[in-house]
Amino acid sequence: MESGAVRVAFDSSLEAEYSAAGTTYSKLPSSRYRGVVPQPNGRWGAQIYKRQKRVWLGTFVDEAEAARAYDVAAQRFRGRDAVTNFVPLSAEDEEGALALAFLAKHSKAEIVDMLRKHTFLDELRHSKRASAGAFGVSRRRAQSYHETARVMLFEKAVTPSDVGKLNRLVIPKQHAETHFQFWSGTAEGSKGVLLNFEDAAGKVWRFRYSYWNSSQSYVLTKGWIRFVKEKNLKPGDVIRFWQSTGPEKQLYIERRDAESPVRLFGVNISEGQAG
DNA sequence: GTATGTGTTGAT
DNA sequence: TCAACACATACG
Repeated sequence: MESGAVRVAFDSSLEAEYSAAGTTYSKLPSSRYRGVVPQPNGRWGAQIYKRQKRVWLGTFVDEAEAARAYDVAAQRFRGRDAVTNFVPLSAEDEEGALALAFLAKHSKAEIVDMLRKHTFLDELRHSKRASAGAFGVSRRRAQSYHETARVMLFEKAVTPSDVGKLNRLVIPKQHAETHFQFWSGTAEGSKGVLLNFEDAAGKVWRFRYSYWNSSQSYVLTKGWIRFVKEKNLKPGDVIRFWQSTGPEKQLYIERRDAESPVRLFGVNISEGQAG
C-alpha cells in the first residue's frame, strides 16, 4: 500500500494547492472508510448521521483513526446492527464486553465529546483498570491486546517438523535478524532468552528464543509444543507475529484465520499501515 | 493565517 | 443515511 512518506508528500501537495490561492479548490481524495471525509488540509474528519442531522466526531491525522472513531460512535448510536469499518465489538470476549459496557454507561454526547477530544481510548483504559480491580482480573491482561496498537512483524507457514515432536519452531533467519534483532544478541552464543507472546485470547505464552549453532538457525523452543497442541497446529498453518508499537514492545502470536480481522481499537494491521 | 466543522445538495 | 463540495467561522 502507500508508505507514510508517500502519503505525507501527497497531502502536502494538496495542502499547497489549497492554501496557495485561498479560494482555489481541487478535488479531495475520498476515504475508503465509512463516516470519514477528507479535510482540505489533508486530515480526515469523522461524522455520523442521526435523525437527518450530522454529528461531527472530530478531525484526525490518520484516516483509519477517523474510521475507528466512526465505529465507536456507530456502535454507541446504533447498537448491535451498526455497520462498522472494522470488526465490531463483541460481548463474547471480555475485552469487547468491557468496551460495550463502557459505551452503554456514557451518553451519546459524552462519547462524541471523547472522540472529538481524542480521549476515548484513555477513558476506556481507565474504566478498564477500575473494573479489572472489581472483578479480580489481572491488570496486565485487561490492558493488552484490543486497544494496543500493533504491527505485524512476519508470518510463517509452519512445517511438519515445526509442529512435530521436536518442540521447536524455526524462525526464518531473515525474519529473526530483522524483527528479533533486539534479542538476537542474547540468543546467539548463549542459552537464549525467554520471550512472552500474547495470543488473540490474551493468553500469554512463554517460549525460549535461541540460536542453534549446529543448524545455524534461530528457534523457539521450550514451551512451543504446548502452543502447537492447544492451537492444534497442522503443517501449512500460518502463524503471525506481531509487536505493539508502544514502548513496551509486547510480542504477539496468533494463527492466521480465514480473515484476520482488523481490531477495532488496534491500529490497522492487515492493510499494511505499519510505520 | 490555518484548521475545523457547517450549510447544502445530490446520490444511494 | 451518506459523502462531496463550498465556505463561514473558530481558533491560536
